[in-house]
Amino acid sequence: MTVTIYDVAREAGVSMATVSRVVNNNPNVKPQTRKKVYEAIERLGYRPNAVARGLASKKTTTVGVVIPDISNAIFAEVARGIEDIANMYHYNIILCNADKRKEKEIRVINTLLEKQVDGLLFMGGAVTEEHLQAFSSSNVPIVLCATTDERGTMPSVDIDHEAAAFDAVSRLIADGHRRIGMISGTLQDPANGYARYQGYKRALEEAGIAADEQLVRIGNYKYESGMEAAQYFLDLAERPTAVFAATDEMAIGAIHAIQDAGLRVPQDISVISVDNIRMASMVRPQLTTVAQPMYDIGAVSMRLLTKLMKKESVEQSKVVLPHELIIRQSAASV
Amino acid sequence: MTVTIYDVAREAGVSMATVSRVVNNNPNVKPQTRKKVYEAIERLGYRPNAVARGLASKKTTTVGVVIPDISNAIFAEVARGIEDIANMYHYNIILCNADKRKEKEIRVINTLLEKQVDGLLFMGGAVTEEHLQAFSSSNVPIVLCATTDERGTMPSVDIDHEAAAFDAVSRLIADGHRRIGMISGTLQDPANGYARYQGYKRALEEAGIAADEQLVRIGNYKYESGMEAAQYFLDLAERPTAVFAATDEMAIGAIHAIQDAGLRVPQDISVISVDNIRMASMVRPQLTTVAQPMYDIGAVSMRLLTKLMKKESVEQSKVVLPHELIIRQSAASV
DNA sequence: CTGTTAGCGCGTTCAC
DNA sequence: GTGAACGCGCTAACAG
Repeated sequence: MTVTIYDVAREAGVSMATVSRVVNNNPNVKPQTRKKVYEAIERLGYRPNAVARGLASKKTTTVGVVIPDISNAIFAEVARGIEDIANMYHYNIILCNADKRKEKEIRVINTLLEKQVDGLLFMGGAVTEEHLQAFSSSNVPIVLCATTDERGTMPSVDIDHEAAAFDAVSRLIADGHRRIGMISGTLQDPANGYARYQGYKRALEEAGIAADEQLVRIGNYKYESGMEAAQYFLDLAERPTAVFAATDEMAIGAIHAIQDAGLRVPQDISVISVDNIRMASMVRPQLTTVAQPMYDIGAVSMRLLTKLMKKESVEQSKVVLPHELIIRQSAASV
Repeated sequence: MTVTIYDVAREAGVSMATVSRVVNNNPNVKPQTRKKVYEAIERLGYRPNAVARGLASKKTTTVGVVIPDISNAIFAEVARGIEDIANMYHYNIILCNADKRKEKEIRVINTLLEKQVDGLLFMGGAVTEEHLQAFSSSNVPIVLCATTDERGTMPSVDIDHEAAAFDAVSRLIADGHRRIGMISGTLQDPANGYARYQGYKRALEEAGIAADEQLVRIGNYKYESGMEAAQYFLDLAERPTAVFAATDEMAIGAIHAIQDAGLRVPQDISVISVDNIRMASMVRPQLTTVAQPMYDIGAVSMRLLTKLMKKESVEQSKVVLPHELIIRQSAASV
């Protein structure tokens, strides 16, 4: 049924080694015989078997990608960056959703390793000892993507979430706000949760504003939780004049809850956040936010991984990409 | 370096065949020796090599997914449905973006086939003869996902785009609108473009409304192109009282262009569309749209593919999932 | 420049 | 219930 390299060899009157050479673009083949082989391949409709090749060469030209949730706009954008660069270097990607759940993450890491991926891109929640153990059970290169490891021992690419949050809140403060609420993610989440919360606190602190635990609400990153948190702020005796949301989606929820309550953004309450998802410029008022370069995070981490896979030297194995405050319409001076 | 099934066999004092049996849950092995093997596996940290297994068994438990663009909210949602079901049946997916470009589609189909995927899910633009030829060059099952093939010869799952568009426009007509503009996708795109345009035309026709070529604009599915089209309608001597956009994203662009021009939606102009992306309920006014079950399209197509891969009989190889008009706030009676 | 020969790690008959 | 042996399709020395 299936035509193998052996069939081609017979058809072309050469050895299978020669066929292998032309298929792999090995220059050591006379143009004439190369032509014969190509013709035989064409005639027989030969298609190389990448699995057999992988077994023999110990390389699969595929990399594993564990991602929290591909239906989330942010990760989808990162994934696109990954795939574009992977494609450029002739790698394919096996994509696994793990929802930031540890057990699922460990499980997919192991099946990816069983599949003999040449490298692994890990996008997840916290990196625990169990993760490290799973990682070290093989010696394929691994890079953390949009994920931070407090130990600082693994290659990674991400933004500085603490600084991004700091910049957002500092902008609010520069605009005269003193009473600033925060809609945070769970503090168990190192990057989008904990780090951004720390940035908020530091900005207040450096401005000499006392922290008020009443002004921070924990959401789940969803639009609805942004609405709920805003509603809570609105019901406060002394409501904040500005709100910093850890993510755009919660910020947009907050804006709509504020508008639905008959108030205006930014005239009555300013809203600012971090992410810059596409939707940020598709709402009214358009969202002022700190942009993180999602596509680039994916692209750069995949590029770094290719270098690691080729055992090229890398100058910098922990890369922190720049973020940038995008001033639009949702925040104004008090 | 790497520990193989052979090492485990030696460690456990059995043959590699026995190890293979326990790893593959073959019942023909004494519980006692099974236990010995498990212990040896644990001690050595053995991890089965899926590539070798794939070569020997001719099954890789991975399926190929060609998708237009994973960073597009609609396809990302479909992809999540695919991956969830794949995961449930212990398949992994290799994800390839092809941007609905024929050459790229053909190319990734071939590399996926080289990788010996057990099945293929194709999400693309038009299915041409070349696609069919690439498909038939192997005998792995293939199902079209969110993609229609006019020939009706391949398994597929999708909604009825023509009917979805018809329903949306009919709603506008029932509300008393007679002058209805359409923001269409390119007519080269069979599903989101051509079929939805046909639905629009049929709805007008059945209502006895004469078609007016001035009222249809071709966009590129992006927010900005929705804005541009709406701007064009606004500048018309006799502007439409309602606009049907082929996709939500263009509809949202249209709404904002209308609002930016100082008009109100739906009081001055109604807007309706097809898709129901998450953003549809995150804009003000919330978008009235015909929902297509994106997650389910992915899930059902993957489920169908698993049946095909297991050579189970399928009652229905062309499935058309239901769509549903979601009435929110962007359309009202004239 | 080309052919021969070993494996790559595992599933799978067959015997026993 | 278990083992021996072959082969999956290809790459990679090593000769020549």
